[in-house]
Amino acid sequence: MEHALQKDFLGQEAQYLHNVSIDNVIFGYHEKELKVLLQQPFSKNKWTVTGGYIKKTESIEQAAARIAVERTGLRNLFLKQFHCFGNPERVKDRDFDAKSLSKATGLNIDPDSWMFDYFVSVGFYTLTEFSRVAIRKSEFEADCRWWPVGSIPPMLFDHKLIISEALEALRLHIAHYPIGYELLEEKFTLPEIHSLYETILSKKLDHRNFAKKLMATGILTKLDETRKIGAHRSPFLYKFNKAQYERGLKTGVELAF
Amino acid sequence: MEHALQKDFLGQEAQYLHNVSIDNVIFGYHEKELKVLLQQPFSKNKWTVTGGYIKKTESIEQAAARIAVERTGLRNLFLKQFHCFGNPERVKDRDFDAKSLSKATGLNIDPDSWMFDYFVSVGFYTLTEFSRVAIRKSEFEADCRWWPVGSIPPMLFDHKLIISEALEALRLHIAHYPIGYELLEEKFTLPEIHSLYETILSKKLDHRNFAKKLMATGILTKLDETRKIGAHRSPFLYKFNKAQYERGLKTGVELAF
DNA sequence: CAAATAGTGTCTTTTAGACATTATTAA
DNA sequence: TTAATAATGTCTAAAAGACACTATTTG
Repeated sequence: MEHALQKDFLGQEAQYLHNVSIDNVIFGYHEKELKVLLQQPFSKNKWTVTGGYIKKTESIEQAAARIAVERTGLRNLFLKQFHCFGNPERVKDRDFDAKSLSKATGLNIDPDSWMFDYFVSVGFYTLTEFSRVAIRKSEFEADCRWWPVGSIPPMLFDHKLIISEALEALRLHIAHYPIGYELLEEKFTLPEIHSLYETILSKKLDHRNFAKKLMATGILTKLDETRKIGAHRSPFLYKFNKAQYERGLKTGVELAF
Repeated sequence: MEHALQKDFLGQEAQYLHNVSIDNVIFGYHEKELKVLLQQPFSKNKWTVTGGYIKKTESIEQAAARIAVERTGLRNLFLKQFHCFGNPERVKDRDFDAKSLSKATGLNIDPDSWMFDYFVSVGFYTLTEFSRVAIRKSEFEADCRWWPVGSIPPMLFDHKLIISEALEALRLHIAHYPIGYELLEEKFTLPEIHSLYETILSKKLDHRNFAKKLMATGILTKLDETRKIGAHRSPFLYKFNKAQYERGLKTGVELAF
């Protein structure tokens, strides 16, 4: 998050680590769409993923969680570290220089500012049901909103790469670990979780084989209730068997689709 | 590498990034044993993995490669980033304080030195055939040598955790990508590569099924030569089909054992 | 010719994948 | 009664895994 002129950082560099930052790719799922939360630095025409700096008193995981709370208001999000980005060129961008930043913010920004240093960024991704999120735009941003992963706007620095690596990591993760706890209601139907997997993997999955495999893992419990949908038949509701789910997160669950 | 008092760092902090370091777990394979290269900071009774700092002009991958060359003399090692470690407690250690460091090095080390800062460390691992390695001990180390992964000595900071996570990452990696190019001679026998896999995975593999699976990937080419071993039958030699091997590294090769 | 190791093939079980029909409900 | 969707089972092909014997070489 080498771009943001966050109020809580300016003038308070001392409490943060230097040369290291967090970039947190926040994925939101809603109605069969996978989106990513992006922010637009003040008066810029490029976008960035959400990010921030690490306080000297917190771990990188805590920093990532704090940043996610600051942006979305959601606590206890599933956070996964996926890659570390570090090379001197990554924060160089035609649309990021002292002159235009000074103009945009009204602050007098030194070309030798820490902001133009080379930052090693630890990439995390987060999953959430995006309708739960109350977006909190900081005053130093022009905008903050969800973008479909299939149509990402022009990105600052290497943030396009960060998103695509996050997505790749997520798709790899989904093949080895259970997913969905953060993305679905407490109770959900088989067609709902089926759509979730299809959306994230961006491919069609045979619904019969999908149900068979998923049920075989033991992470789902079928309930006696059905969902009353407007038309036609009411599908059964399921919920996650939390104990099995947690075990799956630890030991892995093979779900190659 | 938050511990080493390397000559090329002291007094030259300006050319390095702050608060970020590289820890490079160097695995060596030789005669059915997997070892890890550890160094012992000057007059300490604890060990560390090899590590170092990142120059402002280089990427983290370049830094990791440079550090590996400095330690082993080997260029073009296979380097894999596997995890990032960052929390304020990780570099606190009873055996690491200004007083004992000053005494050990003969330098006057300030308790407020950068050395005691919280460093976020990017973990890499490296593979090599350890008999090729010319260990280069720096003058600030008491010792530098290979340790079997099964019996690691007392480690400084969180380096025991770093090694075990590196090993876990390696074992995960081996199930999805070809391995061995850096660990075997150019020409090798089936029993040799079989032992390599058994050693890394730390379990017995049926040799018939192993050969079947490995040959099915197409990464091996059988040669017309045999190895003349002292007694009994001479096994055929194989080499890697580099093109297939490289493709396997990119696209993945399923080798679940 | 005996001992040690290399090399290979078959059978069984399990898993993955393709595929079609029936049941339910609301309009 | 029709249209829309949910639910379920079978068959086939492929892959994984268990397992045993023969061939070669050297002393």
